[in-house]
Formats: sequence, structure tokens, C-alpha cells
Amino acid sequence: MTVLEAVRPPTNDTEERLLDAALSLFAEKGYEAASVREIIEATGVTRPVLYYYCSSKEDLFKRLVHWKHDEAYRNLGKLISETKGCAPRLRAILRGSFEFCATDPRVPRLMFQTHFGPTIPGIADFLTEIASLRFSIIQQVIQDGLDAGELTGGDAAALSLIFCCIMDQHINILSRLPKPRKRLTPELADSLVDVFLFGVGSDGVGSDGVGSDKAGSRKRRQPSLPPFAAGP
Amino acid sequence: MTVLEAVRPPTNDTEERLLDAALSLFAEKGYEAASVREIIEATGVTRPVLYYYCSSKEDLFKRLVHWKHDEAYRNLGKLISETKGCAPRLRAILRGSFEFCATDPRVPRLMFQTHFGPTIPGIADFLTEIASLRFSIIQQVIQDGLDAGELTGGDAAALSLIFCCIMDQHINILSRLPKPRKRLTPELADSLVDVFLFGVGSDGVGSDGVGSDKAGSRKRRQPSLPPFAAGP
DNA sequence: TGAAACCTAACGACCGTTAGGTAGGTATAC
DNA sequence: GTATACCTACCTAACGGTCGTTAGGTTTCA
Repeated sequence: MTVLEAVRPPTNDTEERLLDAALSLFAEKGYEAASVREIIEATGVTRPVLYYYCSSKEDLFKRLVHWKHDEAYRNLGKLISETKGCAPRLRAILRGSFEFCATDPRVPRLMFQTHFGPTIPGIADFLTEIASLRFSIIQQVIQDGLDAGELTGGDAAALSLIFCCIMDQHINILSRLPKPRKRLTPELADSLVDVFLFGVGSDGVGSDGVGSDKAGSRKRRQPSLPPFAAGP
Repeated sequence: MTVLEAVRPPTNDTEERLLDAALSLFAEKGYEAASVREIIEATGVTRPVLYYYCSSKEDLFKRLVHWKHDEAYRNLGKLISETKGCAPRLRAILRGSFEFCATDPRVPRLMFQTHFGPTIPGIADFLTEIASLRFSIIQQVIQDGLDAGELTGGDAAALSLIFCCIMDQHINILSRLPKPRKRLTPELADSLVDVFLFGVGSDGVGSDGVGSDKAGSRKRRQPSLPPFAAGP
């Protein structure tokens, strides 16, 4: 049986404030370093209140991740069902994910921090399952693209991994910087899909350096990435 | 002044065993969760021995990261100086990094885990500086490629970010799976550079889906990624 | 009247760190 | 030649602090 079973969303106001404070603190300091004491202090309640709503710190964390994941998951499914064709779907996924993450950067911080951060016993498997569920959505889109002849170069898993690398790492890095909304733009999303599809090598550049490709005139779409200002 | 000043490498046998045990435990459980007690137990010494060689847990961690980073940094510089041209250099960097990380997967796990994991006060700045030092090496190679007309599509920083996304995330993910040596292969490295340069879109696929690119016959190099088997 | 929502006050376990002591080697003074 | 001083390399035993968790009592409101 899967670990991703129905999890009751927060009903009570206190409960939702607890989960929101937990989101802030887990995203900022990580699961281990964010203490139950800090979470209840930020909420303005006492410790037994937390244990009234959640059975443990681990349960609190899982509820939180589940809650936010379900939002993202539904969002992704909706975007895909509303779009046809591989490239437009990839664009929709990237735009939608950027939008979702820019709206509340705590969410991607929490997700990537716990998934790529230190292994937490009792939570690692749960996070792996969450991640592979999302991966399989991308993989299906890519597989369709391969079947339709729109993509080439490898199997669906390998291509999906590359796409996720580009998408996730941009979200991961840019959502940590100030003003993520100014960075995770639709323009960047579209450009990244172009890079995925067409690469950044100049026309006429072959595999071994300048001008070694003698295949003749090529006129492929060139990505046009917005400048990346690393400053604050 | 930089935080990256000269750090004495381990001289004593006990000291090196301490650092090695620390590498294993920090890489596996993260900085916070790996306790001083576990590290000295794995080494087979008592706690004051650790404090004899290192002034604190934080110092131990920094010494360790510095030690391994210096290795990787020198390795990268050597590879670049031995190669000419942007694409061959990118290939050399990716091959070399895969080789380095496959040799001791604990190193990338430690690096990515602490860099993308929860923020650790007193260590975050140190890690950021380490990371940006490496990023600037890649960026210089990419800038040379732009200047030589081998690359296009954006500024050096934006392109470097994409390259690092692909490289780092593959290392990050594949070095966590069993038998990283079988996964971080030179063939995969070369294919990933091809994807970076040429993309994975089929010839004739434009920006809006199948067959919308009317630019005529194109004959560009197609990457050929090895299959990605997610299983154990 | 009783269930839901919350409180005070403590539990034991583990954390990083250190005070203070010792065994054994080696350089120096007489 | 040997006594003294000093060094490195380690030890035992404890320090104060924070952690997640809970037993048991109180308020509030239907």
C-alpha cells in the first residue's frame, strides 16, 4: 500500500496557523533544526496544542507536505489536460510550476530542502514516493513526445530526468534568492523549454568545436534567455 | 577577506580517520543529525580527541569540506587547462566531475546535501562561497564559448546555470543510487553536453509543435542518451 | 453534562563542549 | 647520567542546555 493515503486537510483556524508556521520554519531551517517549540511559539499556542492536532512532529511534517503536494499535483494535471502536444505541454508545466513556486517560495524550499537534504528516517520513503509521482507525470508527457516523433535522443526516463534537472534546479536556486517572482518568469520558462528542445550551440557548431559540422545550412530556433543577475 | 583561506590538511592518521568518519556521517545524515558522539565512535576514539584536532563541530565540517573541495577545484582547473575549445572543455568538465564523484560518492552527497539542504548558521556563507568559486570556472568557459561564437541564446551566467543544473542534478541524483559508477559514465557525460548544445527536439519540430518549423532541411547532431534505469 | 480546546509543569534522552588528569616520548640543564 | 620540564596524544567524568513528548488539570461552549 502506498504511503500517499488520504490526509485530512486543516479544518480549524488554529490548525491551519500551525501548519503555516511549520511551513515557514521547516522551509527555513529544515526538519531537524526547526523545533516544535519554535513552531508553537510562532503560532502563539502551547506545545500540547500541537500534539492535540498532530500525533508527532513527523506527522505534522507529513500533513504539511501532503497538503502542499496535493495542490501542486492537481495544478499540474489540470495544465496538462488543457494542453495538447509535447512542446506546449512542457511549456505549460514549466510556466505553471514557476507560477506556483513564485506564489509561495516556501513550498519549493521545503520540498527540495527535504528531498535533497539530509536523509530523515521515517520521512525519506514518503518524500521519494511524492517525488516519483510527480516525475511520472513529466515522463508520460515526454513519452508521448517520443511516440509522436517530436522528441529524440534517448528514452523517456533519461529525457525526463534532464527536463526535471533544468526545471527543478532553477526553481530550487531562484526561489531562494530575493524576489523569486522577478526571476521565475514565463519568459524564462519558455526559454528553458527552447534550450531543452534546441540547445544553445550556435548554428554550424558541431560536436568537436567550431565549424566542424558540414551538414550545411541549418536554421533552428535559438533560445533567448533573459539575463541572470545573481545580485540581490 | 575570503573565508577560503589556507586550511591545514590532515597530517596525523587519527586526524584523517576522524575526517573520513565525519565525511561518511555528514554525507549520510547531514550536519545537524550527525552527532559528535557518532563520529568519534566510528573513529574509535573519545570525544576530547576530536576537540584536540578541531576546535568545534563547525570547524571539523569546514576542514572536511575545504579539503575535498580543494581536490575537486584543482582537478577542474587541470582539465580545463589541458583542453581547448568550449564544447570539448564542457565535455572534459562533465566527464571529470562524473569520474571524481563516482570515485567517492560521499563527496557530492555531502556537498549538495549541505548546499541545498537546510541553512546551517555559520556554514551557509562558507558553502555559498565554495559554490560560487566553482560556478565562476564554468562561467568563464561558457563566456569564452560565447565570445568565440560557439554558443548563443543568453548571457554567460544564464547558460552556466543551465549547464550546472544538468551536471549537478545528475550527480546529485545518480550518486545517491546504488552503483553510481555504472551511472555516472563518460557516455552519459558526452550525451548531456550534446543535449546542452543541440537539444532533444526532433528535426522539423518548431516551437509550437510538430512540423511548424518551415525552415527546411536540418541535419543537426542528435544526442544519444544511455537508458536510465531507475531500479536498484 | 460532556466533549472540544487549551493550559502548567514536568519527563528522560540526547546534544556540543570542557575541566582536569595521565601515559609516553624528547629536549635541556646540571 | 639523570632529573627536570615540556610536549603530543589521549583519557574519565561531568557541565548546562535543548530536544520531543506527555500526564493531568482547566476553561469554554453546545
